[in-house]
Amino acid sequence: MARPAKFTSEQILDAARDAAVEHWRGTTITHVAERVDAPTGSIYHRFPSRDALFGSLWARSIRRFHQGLLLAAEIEDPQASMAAMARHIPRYCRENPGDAKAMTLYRLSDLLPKIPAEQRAELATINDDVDAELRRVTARRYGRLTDRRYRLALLGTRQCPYGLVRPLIGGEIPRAFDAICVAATEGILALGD
Amino acid sequence: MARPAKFTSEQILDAARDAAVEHWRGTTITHVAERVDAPTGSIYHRFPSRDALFGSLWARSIRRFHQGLLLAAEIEDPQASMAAMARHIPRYCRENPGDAKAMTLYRLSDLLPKIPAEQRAELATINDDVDAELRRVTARRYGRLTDRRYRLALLGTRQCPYGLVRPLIGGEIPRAFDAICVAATEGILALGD
DNA sequence: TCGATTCTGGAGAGGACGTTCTAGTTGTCA
DNA sequence: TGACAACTAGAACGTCCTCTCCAGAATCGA
Repeated sequence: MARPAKFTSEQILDAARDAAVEHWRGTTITHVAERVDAPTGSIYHRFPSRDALFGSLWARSIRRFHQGLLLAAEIEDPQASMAAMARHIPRYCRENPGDAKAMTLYRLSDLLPKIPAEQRAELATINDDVDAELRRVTARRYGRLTDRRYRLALLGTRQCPYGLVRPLIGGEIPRAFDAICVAATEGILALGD
Repeated sequence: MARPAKFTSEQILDAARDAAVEHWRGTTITHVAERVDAPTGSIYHRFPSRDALFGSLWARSIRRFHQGLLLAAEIEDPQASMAAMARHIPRYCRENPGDAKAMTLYRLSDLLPKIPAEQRAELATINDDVDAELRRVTARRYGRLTDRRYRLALLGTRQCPYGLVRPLIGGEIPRAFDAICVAATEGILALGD
């Protein structure tokens, strides 16, 4: 075709992630451009807008995060499966501080209206697979799936561990958090019995 | 002395709080000024900078929030006292959505370097009273106070319920969250036995 | 009533940031 | 080798926001 890219999308996303660790929501296109040693125009050659760039970064981080959740969902015993989901959250944030920080940049509902339509279609369903798996595991754990039980499972296995870990994201997350997350999760899940 | 104030500090803080519900961290001085129907210059007459204004708002919200925690700390039975602390969090956020939203504007560590020195001295000790009370209740609950137990108590009675409620702040918080917070808290606190 | 003092009102300087535009560069294919 | 496509480079534009400045208005004590 033509001239090969000097800056790939992945490189730019990596730079955006690293810049976000430092500047978080205050990260500018200039910050990102400096990290890849490019002018801002080159960033705009690949991403139509700032929101599209950071939206892509957010989506990539969420997808990477979901991988561990899907693995945990494969565990036979539903109780152990849910504990593994809870534990995955502090672990992922400990091992991938940059991606974890990127997850905190947006909430899905705030992001959707800001991004181009094509990206929106992709992001609107980003939680579907993990949600379906969680429903399946929840049904197995309680015998019968109800809406209340599903909401408890969602709060217990995701919201609660995430809320515990969130203020530490980007920095060090003590090992003790793994057990603490599981304990909180099980306290919540017991309400569904 | 002289001409009385048309816009009091409290009025301006209320306006800032209401504007923050709508615009959150994107709230500008203009947003605040529009709500009190004043020019931006009048805001700067009372607050030396944007950070000083929102820092004051944040501190006011935190202090209001702490009142309920201090009340809960007065309960005799330490187990019941800690459950009351946990429950206070969804309740406060439900009954004071604006102040709760204002609490999410900063983290103390991010705010301190931004504000004028006088304000900094005041804010640096803002958690001291609730921390002391929590230490006291923790000692009673476990018989002996250790650092690990205090950290568990902090996570259980504050961080965890706050993390659960946080994404809902500003909107409606279902009553069910009160019991869910308590269940998660007790799961965490049991680790210290 | 007169000054002193405290505040309001509003315009605008100064700066940062997202985005655009165009010229130039580098590689590919015929 | 020449035309074309994809990409880089970076200056520049428009917008928005914080903060400043100063003229004028309102109140109080003497």
